[in-house]
Amino acid sequence: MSDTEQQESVPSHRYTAALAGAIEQRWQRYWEEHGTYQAPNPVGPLAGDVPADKLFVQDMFPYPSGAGLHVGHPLGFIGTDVFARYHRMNGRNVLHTMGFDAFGLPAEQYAVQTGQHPRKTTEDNIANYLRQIRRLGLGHDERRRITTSDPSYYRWTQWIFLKIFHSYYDEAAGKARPISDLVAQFEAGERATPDGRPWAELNHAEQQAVLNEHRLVYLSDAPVNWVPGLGTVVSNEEVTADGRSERGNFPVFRRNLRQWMMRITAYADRLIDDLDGLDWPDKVKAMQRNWIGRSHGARVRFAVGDEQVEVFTTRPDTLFGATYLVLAPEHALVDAIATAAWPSDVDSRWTGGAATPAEAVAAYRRAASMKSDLDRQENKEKTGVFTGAYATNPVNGARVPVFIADYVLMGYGTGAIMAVPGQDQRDWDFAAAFGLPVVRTVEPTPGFDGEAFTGEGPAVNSGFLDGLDIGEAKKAIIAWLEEHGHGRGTIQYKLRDWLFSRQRYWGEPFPVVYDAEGTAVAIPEHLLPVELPEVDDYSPKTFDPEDADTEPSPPLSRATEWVEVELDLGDGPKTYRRDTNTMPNWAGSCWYQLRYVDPDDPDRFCAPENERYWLGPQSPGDPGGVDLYIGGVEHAVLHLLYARFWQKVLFDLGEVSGPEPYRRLFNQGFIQAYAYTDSRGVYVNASEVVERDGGFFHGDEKVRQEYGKMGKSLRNVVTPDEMCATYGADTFRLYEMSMGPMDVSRPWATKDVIGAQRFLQRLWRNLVDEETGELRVTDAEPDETTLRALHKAIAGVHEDYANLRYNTAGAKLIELNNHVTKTFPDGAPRVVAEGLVQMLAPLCPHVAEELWAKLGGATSLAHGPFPAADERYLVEDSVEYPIQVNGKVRGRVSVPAAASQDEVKAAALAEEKVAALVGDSTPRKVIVVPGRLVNIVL
RNA sequence: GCCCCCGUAGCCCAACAGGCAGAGGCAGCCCCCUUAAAAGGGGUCGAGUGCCGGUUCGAAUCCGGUCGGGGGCACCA
Repeated sequence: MSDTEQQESVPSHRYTAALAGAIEQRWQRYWEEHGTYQAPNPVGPLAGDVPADKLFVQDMFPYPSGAGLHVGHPLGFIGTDVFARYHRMNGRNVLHTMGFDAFGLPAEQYAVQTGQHPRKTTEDNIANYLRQIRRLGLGHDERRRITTSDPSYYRWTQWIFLKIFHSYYDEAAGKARPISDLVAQFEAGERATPDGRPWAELNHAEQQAVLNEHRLVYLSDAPVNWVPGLGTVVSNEEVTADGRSERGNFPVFRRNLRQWMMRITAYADRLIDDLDGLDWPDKVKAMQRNWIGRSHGARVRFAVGDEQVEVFTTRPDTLFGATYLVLAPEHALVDAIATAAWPSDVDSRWTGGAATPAEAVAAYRRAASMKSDLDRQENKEKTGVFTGAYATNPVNGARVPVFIADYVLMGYGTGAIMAVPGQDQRDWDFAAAFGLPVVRTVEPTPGFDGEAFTGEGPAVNSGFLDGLDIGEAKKAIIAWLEEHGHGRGTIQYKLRDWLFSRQRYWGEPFPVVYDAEGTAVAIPEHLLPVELPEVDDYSPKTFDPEDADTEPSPPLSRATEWVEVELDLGDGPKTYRRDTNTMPNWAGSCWYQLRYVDPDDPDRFCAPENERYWLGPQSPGDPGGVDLYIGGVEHAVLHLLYARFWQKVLFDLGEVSGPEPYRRLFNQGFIQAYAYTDSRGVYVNASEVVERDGGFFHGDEKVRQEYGKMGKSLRNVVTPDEMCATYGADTFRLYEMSMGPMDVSRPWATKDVIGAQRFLQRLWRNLVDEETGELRVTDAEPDETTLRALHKAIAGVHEDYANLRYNTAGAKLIELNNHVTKTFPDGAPRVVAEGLVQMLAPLCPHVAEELWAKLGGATSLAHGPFPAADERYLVEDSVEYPIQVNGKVRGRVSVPAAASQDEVKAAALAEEKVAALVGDSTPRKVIVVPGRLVNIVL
């Protein structure tokens, strides 16, 4: 059979994939030519008439991957587009666009392999990405596309970096201020220098060193996460729970390296507290709270010989139960307090078999340093050694032994704990292994037969605390500690400062140079951007992933002509050395919503008028930010925390009008897919697998079904390109949106797409003659039932769109269309046809535009109209009540909607079947739920 | 180990605020169109809501327990 014959049998104006494709491309061209989705700004190059009612909808910044998109990627993009279109049709000024987070490892790695410049790779990938998303008919303002690797963009990333560099956190004011204010305080003597000398007596390098301790971005020599396998350092957020790099899954080692750090910890409280004002999923808020990890407690000093060991505890109320201390093996005081010899009666379990405490400590440290983080995690057996020293419990004078053990971490709190085995299971485990005493300081609940008791109860064995509950006891003991100078109440965070340098090529260069003394000097604003130099070799030096004893060697350090630079920074031309690190991938995405607002402003990252209009607080107490931000949950503590931090700094400095970047966040689900393996366990092409006889077959071979992410390695990728070619973009959009609620993950099923196609075909057929292409709507006045169906659909669809319930919106349209099919075989009444088309437009914009034009619409449907429901048709005149007898439906009765409860009751009891059941008995109870049902209890 | 979310027809999913378990789609079945077919048309079948118990006149919905799936954190004192 030839193609021609097949085509001949299909009516020439049927809504097929081919017709859909033609319509879609025509409208995409129209939109582009007419700038249909351009949203005007209050001021600047994009200025225009702006309605007060605006909406800023944003997708999470995509990285333009070389692999292109699969059907899972556009789920969120289509979701934002439908939302944007719905609101645009209802008269709001809608900002929706998409740019690219273009710096990053894949382009660089590809460059390393092929020698092709990452810029070229990135540009090619962006072109392909744009081709793919344009085919979907997303209503983006094309003028607002941005690319983070574009110097005109990263100029402002560098500018913001400098803003942060030139700021410090004023604890008293609770906000960032210019570092010049701090200098003024030092100069005026209002603030003492660390060593007490007057500010003017410090030389330049010394002054800068002091300021470095306050700057919101600063150079640090602290331990960082060094990944030899990647040749770069990474942030805490990029290290997985088992101590490996999120990217590449390489071992991560702690190394002291001089690196840029962002003082995000200064904002820990605000980052937690301000979550309350955000319309975000609770899950994401919980993850951020958890990551910041604020805990209230106390620091308590224990005397150990001539030294003082300070511990952090969240349970100061249990101080009377502290029966020993534990220091992290790396704790600075260990050597000072370790005694020369063991006490004569030392427990053999405490010595680790060593002859002296010093030897035991050295051996234990060696063993601990050889354990990877993974080992430490997998093996939770408590180990440790005694230091030979005893500490004095300040509250009761008790003499308690001091241990080192690796279950205490140097990086948290003070690196030392007071151990209370009675109330802490870890301490209990250690005490059990080492034969240490247990003193309960909280009365366990009756019947408690566990080990450590962590529940609520009155204090016992605790002197003046006895009888108090935990909260009261904490207050009392903290007051006592402060009064007697043994400690103080404090707040501890898990959050650490953000490591901000990477030893990579494809990222933003730091706008910083170093003078002859090695002091960092900011590049003046007018010299921005500091552009990436051309280099021969894009790769950082990578090493054996297991070799911790290696040094980073960034690619930029080899661009010697670029690194050495002569500049006049106010005191004559001098030679400086550039910083050879680049910023992490997150930098560009920390502020991109601001650039979407004003993509071309050459003088500023964003004009204040435009920022205030699109992102400013809308009412007192509103934090401001993007009105709807859709993306995956994987950025919960990375991008979303960093972006909030930058926003707050900019807010404090008066650069933006609100303290939060994203007012409302929504996590879309993921589309996953089935994959199939043959008997050898090798993946076979999923598209070639058929289901039959209760099994799955690839050809004749039976294969096993698996479920997972879509990807090349599982051979189960389905692309939007194939879907658009086979069904058209509108069908694909409709299918993705009707698979389920936006936030639910679900399996892809190509075979189901046909349902969406059939619906559009039927709707088309109701309006257009498939043979002639002529409109076949009628001017007949629709009957009452039809008007009710129409207005019920309108009311429901409004709510569904506004609440991102596109699956039910689609179902309501299908329902209405099915009604039209059944009731009007000769063509749809115009008023219903128009309503259907308008309501369909957010989901399927191309076919809606086409039908709207056929219906006589002179302009694009993008800006409306959208139908409004007429209340008259929403209220029923009569209601059918199901009548339950003892909870089971036994009959039905129709009564006027206005009927009183008594009338409904009477009608129900009079119903034939019900009356038969009730008989002569008197019902014990009759419940009438207005508009719902009647229940008769016998 | 701790915390969070989810279990409804063969499959994907609906069900306002406790009130008739079904809106929609896929698959299945029947019929129509067709020489034949379907990415055509019309119709139809199908679960008592993972399981146990409680509250209630009434529970998919609320409460307790349990099983299964997914996710986050994890020696953070």
